Amino acid sequence: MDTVRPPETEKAYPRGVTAGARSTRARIERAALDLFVARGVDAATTRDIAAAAGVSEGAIYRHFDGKDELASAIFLEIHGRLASLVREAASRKPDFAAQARAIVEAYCATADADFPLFKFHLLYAHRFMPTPEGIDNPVAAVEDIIAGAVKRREIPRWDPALAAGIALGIVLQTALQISYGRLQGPLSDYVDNMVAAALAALAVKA
Amino acid sequence: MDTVRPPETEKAYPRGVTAGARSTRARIERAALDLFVARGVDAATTRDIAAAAGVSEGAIYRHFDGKDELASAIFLEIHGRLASLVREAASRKPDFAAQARAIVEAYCATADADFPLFKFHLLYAHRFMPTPEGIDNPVAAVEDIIAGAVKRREIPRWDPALAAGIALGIVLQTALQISYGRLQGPLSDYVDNMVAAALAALAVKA
DNA sequence: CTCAAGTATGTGAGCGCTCACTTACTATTG
DNA sequence: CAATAGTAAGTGAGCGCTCACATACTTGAG
Repeated sequence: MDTVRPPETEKAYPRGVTAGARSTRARIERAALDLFVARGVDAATTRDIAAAAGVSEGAIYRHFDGKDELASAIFLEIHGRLASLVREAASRKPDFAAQARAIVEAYCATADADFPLFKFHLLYAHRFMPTPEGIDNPVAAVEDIIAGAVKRREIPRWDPALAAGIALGIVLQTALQISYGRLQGPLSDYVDNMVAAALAALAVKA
Repeated sequence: MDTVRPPETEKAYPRGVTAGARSTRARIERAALDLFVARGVDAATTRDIAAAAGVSEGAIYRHFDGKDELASAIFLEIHGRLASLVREAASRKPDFAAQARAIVEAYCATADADFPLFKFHLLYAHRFMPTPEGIDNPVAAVEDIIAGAVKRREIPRWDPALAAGIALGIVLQTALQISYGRLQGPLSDYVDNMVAAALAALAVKA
């Protein structure tokens, strides 16, 4: 299980006409994700996950090498997806301001489309660091976009790692505020404010 | 064990002139903290913690109700300390710009003075949310400072929860960049840039 | 002072239990 | 038939935590 599988939200029609329609693997992933977010990765037991997915415990091991690999598979899928989303959004825009907006919009749309998944990525990222080689990284992607903008003289001479921290921090901490219930969702409601804040923050350099 | 104890870095001179000098409780807290950060809270066993602290496992239970309460005690101490640090730094300055600088400086100094402790707070905060009533909260403190600045018309009409997310995000994600090794520490090196970024970000509102 | 009683602190073998994971088996599909 | 997917019933390693006991320090009566 080395490759990162596609999301598998609704595999064509592999199951019989019967029942739940989503593949067992997808149901296990979803049940695990929900429990990981609700109780924490370690507190969510394989028994709980199997029960929530409506399968036996052994079925988990048909599809994943173990609980760690299950958690890792969920994490790496969204991790890689966010990274390519950043690069693709940026590649379609001519200047940094437009890139920033496109990236934030895409990020927020992804977060809102599956907030538990995004929250899992947000809260447990450190558990899966460093990520295996060959898996792209959203932070590295943002650093690359910023390095490009610096090179084109669109923004001052930031250290890309510092500027990426500032820009990402604006979006991610806002997402955290939502997940803690201090701010009302969806995250997309704050796109304009976050983009303006990030552009203003990166326009000046001490 | 309901009250939050002071840091107890170096209790007067309660132990004999001999040996380690720091109290057993402090040694347990430090060993636990280091293991929590290195391996994760759940992966750090009480046996490991006792061994690292140079005491028996039973000693942990003389000082804490259990592993959860030990982790919680460590978290709540730094959590409350950061909150009062924010309020105190702000209370000594006349305007928002000066408050922002004082807060960021104090936050960074605290982080650099004990980075493992700060990292623990950063990475595991969600595990201890919501915090018990009566414990102050650094996010709430920042929200209060921002609400004051809005009221005094020093910055535009931000939602304090949104503005606090943006301002804190700038600092905390930079700290994360350091803890992931993408940026070199100490955090205090970036005070000027972070303050400038935060002030610029909050000066405009979409 | 001495010494017994009391208290606070530390020890470590081991207990009960939960957990991730395994195994032996069955059902379904092409 | 073989291959795949799923089930039910384990299994043993290791976990947090306890408890009978040891030790060090404090107190205060004689």
